[in-house]
Amino acid sequence: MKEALTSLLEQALQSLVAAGTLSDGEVVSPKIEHPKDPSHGDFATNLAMVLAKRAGMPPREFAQRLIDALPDNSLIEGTEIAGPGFINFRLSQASNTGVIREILTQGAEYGYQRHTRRGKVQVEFVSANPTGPLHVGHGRGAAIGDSLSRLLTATGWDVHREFYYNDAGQQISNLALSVQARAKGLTPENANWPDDGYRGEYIADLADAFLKKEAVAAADREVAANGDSDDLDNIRAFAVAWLRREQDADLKAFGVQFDEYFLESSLYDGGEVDRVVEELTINGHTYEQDGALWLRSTEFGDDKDRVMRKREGGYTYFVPDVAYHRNKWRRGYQRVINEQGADHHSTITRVRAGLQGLDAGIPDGWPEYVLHQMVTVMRDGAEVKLSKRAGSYVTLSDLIDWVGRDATRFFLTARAATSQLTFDIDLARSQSNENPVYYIQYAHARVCSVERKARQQDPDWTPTDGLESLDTLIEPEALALALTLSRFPEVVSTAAERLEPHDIANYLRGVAGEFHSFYNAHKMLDAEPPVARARLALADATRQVIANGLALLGVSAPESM
RNA sequence: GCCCCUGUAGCUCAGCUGGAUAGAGCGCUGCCCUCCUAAGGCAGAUGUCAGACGUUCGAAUCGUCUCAGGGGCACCA
Repeated sequence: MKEALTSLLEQALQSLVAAGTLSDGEVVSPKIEHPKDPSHGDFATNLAMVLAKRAGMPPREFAQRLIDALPDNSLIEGTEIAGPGFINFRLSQASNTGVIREILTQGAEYGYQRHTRRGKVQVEFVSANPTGPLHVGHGRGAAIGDSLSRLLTATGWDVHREFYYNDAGQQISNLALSVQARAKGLTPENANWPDDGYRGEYIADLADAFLKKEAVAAADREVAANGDSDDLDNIRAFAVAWLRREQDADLKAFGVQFDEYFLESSLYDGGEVDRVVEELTINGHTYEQDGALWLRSTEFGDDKDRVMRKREGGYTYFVPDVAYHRNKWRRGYQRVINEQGADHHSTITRVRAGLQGLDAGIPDGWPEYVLHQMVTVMRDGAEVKLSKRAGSYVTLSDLIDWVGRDATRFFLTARAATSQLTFDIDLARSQSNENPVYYIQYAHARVCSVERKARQQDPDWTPTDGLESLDTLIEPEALALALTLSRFPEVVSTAAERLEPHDIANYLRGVAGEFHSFYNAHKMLDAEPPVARARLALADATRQVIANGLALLGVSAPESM
């Protein structure tokens, strides 16, 4: 619809050029917007105000010339000039309700563009180290990353979802030592508890399972415990597998899946880390100082150079990160999107600097990052501190238990990643009936309920029956709803471009609101048969859009509630 | 000290690649079920869009500065 209007305006501009009102170089491409106020029509453009100065006449006068130059068409029923020079368009009834046919025809594909082939994109998200259960922050990353992946898939990208973790570093050693201490009967209060040991309750569970010689299977590994509390290697391997299994269970409960689990250790094993250091050195981007090897990252916009190899010999953490991303590049991803917590912000410059230093033709702004701000958890009116070591700890699975998967996902994706998020557990629990997600789901369930009734009355009824009588949809509520439904494809592509899934949540709340208004104002089943069928078609189109939208958020669309 | 994010209704947040009287949910006030799910609708109250200056025909939106909150600036990961 927007495209059609744009094209009409372009034709109008061309004829003004032909008439000498404008010169060729002065033409700009028209911008169409959706007015907030319905009295301003269905669509509006500020084109006249933008071009008035160049055309040498007042905006309102130029607007009139533009309207006069519009080709004949069946889309627009009325135009008006308003305010300082806006041109408002009102759609004809037929072009407005035509979207219903489109939606019913395309069904589960409406709003998506899976057919366009945009290329390969890798989305890395969650990437939690296996040192504890997933917490609320991981949950936000999981919800946003998964939703991004769904959006990109829906808009034609070939998406690869990846989870990266370190299975062999210092943190894992601390984990193993903590479990070993537990297995030997120590508790975190004990003086001999490891210095940087983990203190959560799960360490005790883990130690029990180890002593019972349990075998665990995670998505990417299987390990059997031998129960020997002196065998640190076995403890380490078992602990990693046990926690990975826990994380898998949480992710599954959250509806999140990955195509690949990538191990940091594989970069060392395959020599990729060493090779990256070697190449950076050959390319002249490193220097030795104070016994350490430095990357001259200031050449690439960093505010200071960074140590790559410590005096003691080990690499700093960003070196394998560079190797990992070079690995991604070699796998052929033109686009890589990393969804991480904002506390990883400092890595962006370093990783990109390292990649630039490889002189491998990697673009400047590659990879892309989506960083989410902190989640503050409120319980009993007070902030719950997230500390693995202290063990007071809101896990993702706690949250799912308390407020449900759909509400958790919705809450965590419905706000912009750049905004800090306050998750008030008491509020989410005590008022779970009034969660916005239910408002949207209820609209979906309501349509399903009406459709069940319609089938009871007439077993042969199908939603497309109403396409014959769409011209009977004349109520303001029906036309407003149809217009909103027609915006869905645009909302999806914009959300995908901006990498902002919360646009979908906001849009769906609007759709649900307009449907509820329509539902309360007009009976569907009791109307005259052609009218009833048309309204049912509109309702079914609404159901489809809500279902397609919720699918992008990983939230279910129930048929009854 | 430097960098990033944020500051909009009592609360939680949209709107931010500039547009016409600033929105939603919760909460608050009053209505609407002999009727397809009232987990709903309708009507109403609520704002120094943190502040100042600037750019513009037009600024919550862009720029500079100030203030406030959060995060980051390791030879930790």
